[in-house]
Amino acid sequence: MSTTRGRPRRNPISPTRLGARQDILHAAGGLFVERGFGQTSTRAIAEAAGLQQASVYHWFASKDEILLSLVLGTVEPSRTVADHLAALDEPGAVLLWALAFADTTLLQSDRQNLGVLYFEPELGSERFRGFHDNRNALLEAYAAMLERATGRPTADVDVTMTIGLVESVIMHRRRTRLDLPPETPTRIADAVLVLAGIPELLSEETRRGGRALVDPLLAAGADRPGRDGDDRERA
Amino acid sequence: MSTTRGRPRRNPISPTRLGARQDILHAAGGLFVERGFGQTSTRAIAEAAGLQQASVYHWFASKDEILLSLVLGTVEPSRTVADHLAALDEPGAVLLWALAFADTTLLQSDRQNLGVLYFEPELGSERFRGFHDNRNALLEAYAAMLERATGRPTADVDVTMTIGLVESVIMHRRRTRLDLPPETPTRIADAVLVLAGIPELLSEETRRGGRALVDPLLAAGADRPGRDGDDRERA
DNA sequence: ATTATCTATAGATCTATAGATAATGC
DNA sequence: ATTATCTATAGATCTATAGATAATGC
Repeated sequence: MSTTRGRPRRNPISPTRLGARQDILHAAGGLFVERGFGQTSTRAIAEAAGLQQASVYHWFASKDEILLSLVLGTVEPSRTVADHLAALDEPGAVLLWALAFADTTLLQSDRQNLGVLYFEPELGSERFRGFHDNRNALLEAYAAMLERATGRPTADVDVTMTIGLVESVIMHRRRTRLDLPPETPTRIADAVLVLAGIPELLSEETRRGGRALVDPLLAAGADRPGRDGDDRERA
Repeated sequence: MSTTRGRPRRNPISPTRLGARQDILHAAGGLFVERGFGQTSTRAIAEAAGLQQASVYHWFASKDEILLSLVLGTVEPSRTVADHLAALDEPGAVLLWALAFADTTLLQSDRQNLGVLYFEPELGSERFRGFHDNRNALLEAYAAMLERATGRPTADVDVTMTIGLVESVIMHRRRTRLDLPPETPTRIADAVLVLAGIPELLSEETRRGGRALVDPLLAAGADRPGRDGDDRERA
């Protein structure tokens, strides 16, 4: 598995040691989060990735495609967890707690805080449909689980507040540049049930049940090679 | 009061009918919200404002200064309300409810949803200190009122969740491009008390008390000429 | 005289493509 | 032969400034 095909780099160090594609994703992730997509040039990305500017285009057809890859890599794990949970025949409150817990954990454990990219206005464009399909599916999963948990129809504002709670960890990280304590996902998931108007369903048993459902899923995701700027590698 | 000084515009229509400075702020606000700061050119701003590109620089020294003016105009009213409330000798729960209600109302009633600009990464720079001072004061007001309301020390995550709830209306508007119903500020303020762990202090009386405190402040702000892209006009 | 606009442009980008080059794999 | 990089550059921006111009105000 001699990994050196093609012309060598001028500076042969791959910052991630995972190849050029990951170097680019990692570099772009950091810069997009710090400065924003529109203020980050492909030259800056290339420099941080240890390449020449033009070499970026060997791996991505456009700057947009880099952003798409990053946001897909961030939303897909959440969506996968949501789909898994939705298929289970468990109490709604446990599923809702589990989803909020898992989602918060994913957002909190991402080294680069890529969740902020969800708010890049560029994502509004039709080119990012792939992202939006996933994101909408996730939002609908929250709505569905709120209904299963409460037994009542869910208003827009309920879903919005729930998402607002979960994603508040993104904003906290952006604001303070500090991590929240490790019990945060539990705190947030608890808050989601309280806010849904079902505090009586919040118990150690609910928490244990929720963790039992998602811990395996989170562990499975955590050791995939690509976490933190993930993407399927080329053959 | 003939208002035409200086060389006339090629197309003499002022979109806002409030003069060039407001035209620019309004145009930039819309574009920054839709496309993001980094993806909006001064040419696009000028065009939407009914001016030539260079004329923008008669009113603002830089593109940054336009953004600063917009975010200041959005955060300052919230901060003003917070300062007013903090000085009052009322029950903490009433003050907290009132602040959340007022803040949500301001965010919801801004035609352009300028709250999304809070999340522009460009704001991280030192040049935007004026904005951050206001924003930090607002965050600290939330922390202080949470403590007054609960009588307990407030953790980071409590403030973060509270802000997350209030600002979820920004994200909702960005996502759906629809307004939430008019009772939303009440729903959010209620949720803030529930989340603070003091549902027993949430009552019609608390709500009436809170509204009595902030309705005059909100009304005072609402008829200042500059709302929605506000700024002190030149002499 | 002062003001608000305009036209023109310098100088610095920035994205993406063309085509050369330096490796490995067969 | 294939791959991954490089160098060079076209063409399209973009921000900000210089300086002319067309109004009003005094």
